[in-house]
Amino acid sequence: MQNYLYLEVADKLQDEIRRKVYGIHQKLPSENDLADQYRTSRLTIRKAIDALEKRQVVVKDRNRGTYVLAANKKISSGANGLAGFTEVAKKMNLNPQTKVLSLTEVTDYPQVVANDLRLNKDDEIWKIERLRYVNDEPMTHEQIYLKEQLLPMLDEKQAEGSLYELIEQNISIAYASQELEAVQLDKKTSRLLETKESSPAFLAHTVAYSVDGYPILYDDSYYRSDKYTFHNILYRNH
Amino acid sequence: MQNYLYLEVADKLQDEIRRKVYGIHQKLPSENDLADQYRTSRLTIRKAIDALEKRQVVVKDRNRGTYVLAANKKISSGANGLAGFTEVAKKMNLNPQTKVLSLTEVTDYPQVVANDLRLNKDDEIWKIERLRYVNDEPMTHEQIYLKEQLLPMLDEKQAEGSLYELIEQNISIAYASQELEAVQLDKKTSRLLETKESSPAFLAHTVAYSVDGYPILYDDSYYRSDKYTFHNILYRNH
DNA sequence: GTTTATTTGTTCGTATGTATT
DNA sequence: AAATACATACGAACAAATAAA
Repeated sequence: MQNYLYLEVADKLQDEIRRKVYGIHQKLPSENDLADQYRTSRLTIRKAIDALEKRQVVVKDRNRGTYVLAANKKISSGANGLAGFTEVAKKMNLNPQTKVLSLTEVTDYPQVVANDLRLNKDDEIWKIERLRYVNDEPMTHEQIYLKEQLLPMLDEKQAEGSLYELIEQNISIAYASQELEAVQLDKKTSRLLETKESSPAFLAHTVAYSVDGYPILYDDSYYRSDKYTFHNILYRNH
Repeated sequence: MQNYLYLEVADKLQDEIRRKVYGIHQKLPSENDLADQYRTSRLTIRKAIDALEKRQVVVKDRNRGTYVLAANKKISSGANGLAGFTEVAKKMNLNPQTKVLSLTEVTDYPQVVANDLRLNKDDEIWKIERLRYVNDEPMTHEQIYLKEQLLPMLDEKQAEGSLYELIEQNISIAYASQELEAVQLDKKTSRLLETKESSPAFLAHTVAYSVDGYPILYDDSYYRSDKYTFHNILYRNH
């Protein structure tokens, strides 16, 4: 990560947007004007604006101009991409904590897990059960499955921290595929999350992959619906 | 929409990926090699690969190469972006239907709606209540609020079709901000969706905007959780 | 362990295309 | 009809990081 010109320009533009130099209902200056202003090439301006588009700060309207996004920017999941629970919580200025409920080595696991992690018979895997707290309130219950060979020495102390960071000392995680369900909490989980029985929750099935397509981690997480929402920006066409 | 070179290359590459010419665990040819193969410039190849990245077909690994995405590509919401219910259903080869439960002109509406649509006192707006069916099963209950001036002549017949298409005859929709909750269905809604009372569901709050940031439409939709899931691909860093 | 080659990333310049106002 | 503004496309060069010799 460095001092690339287009990122510098993108950051400056984003700051000007934050400071309301450019408002919502009015166009940004044209690419040529911005190129003159910042004394750089038009291509660099385009790359900067592309970056802001990815960050969901602006939208482009072909042949017309670039506008600031109107949507209210709450910090919640989705927009943050594949970020650990800890990272998201810190961005929100909250105090995240983790309790490891169990850490066991198993050979019996649900068929879905075997499929998604492409396990062979008798593959030994870690099964990790954790509770995640924010400001001392339980927020998420995680059930994680992980090939043992990826973290042979895992202990409970380590399992309290960021598993992603631990794993990435050996192999880097490129992306994850996530499927979201709405469910009612069962007796056990609602007790753990300190909610009424059968209160509504999200169930997120997540499988994380390395860049060359090998599955690394399987995660079933329950999120308390009263504490957590998923936010998304959807685009028309293009 | 035309015959742009980079899109042509992107389509060809995507087809080769579909035909397993390039597998998951192996890199695509380098940008220079592809430029030679397709007799074009390297920048055009880069634009093509960028397009495939947006379509969530490949991932890039800096200074190493480009890989095919491993995640199982189900057709469900999220990846499809801001597409109407009808469009998504058709992609899945399903038979979508719509029943308009009510279409009324109101001046009393929830405060959230007034806020999000930036309504002035006494603004008249349409309140539209619809049920969406797939293969004769109820799937979604929609509660839509819409400034009357945007569609002064709206009648029940029209309200059965795609509201987005209707609206876009006057003003084009650029994006929408969506917030997802997990809830239990109340008595009335569960009866309409033909589920047991208090069964789990998604509640999606959506506000659609024009490019220049004017709110156009407010939508509260309930999705049966047993018929619908949300799918997403999350990326690490960058 | 060091050097070299490979591969993606950035940045300039320039020209033309296309849709809108 | 002309000016504006975003989009495509080529060429060229260097930077940065990784992988291979």
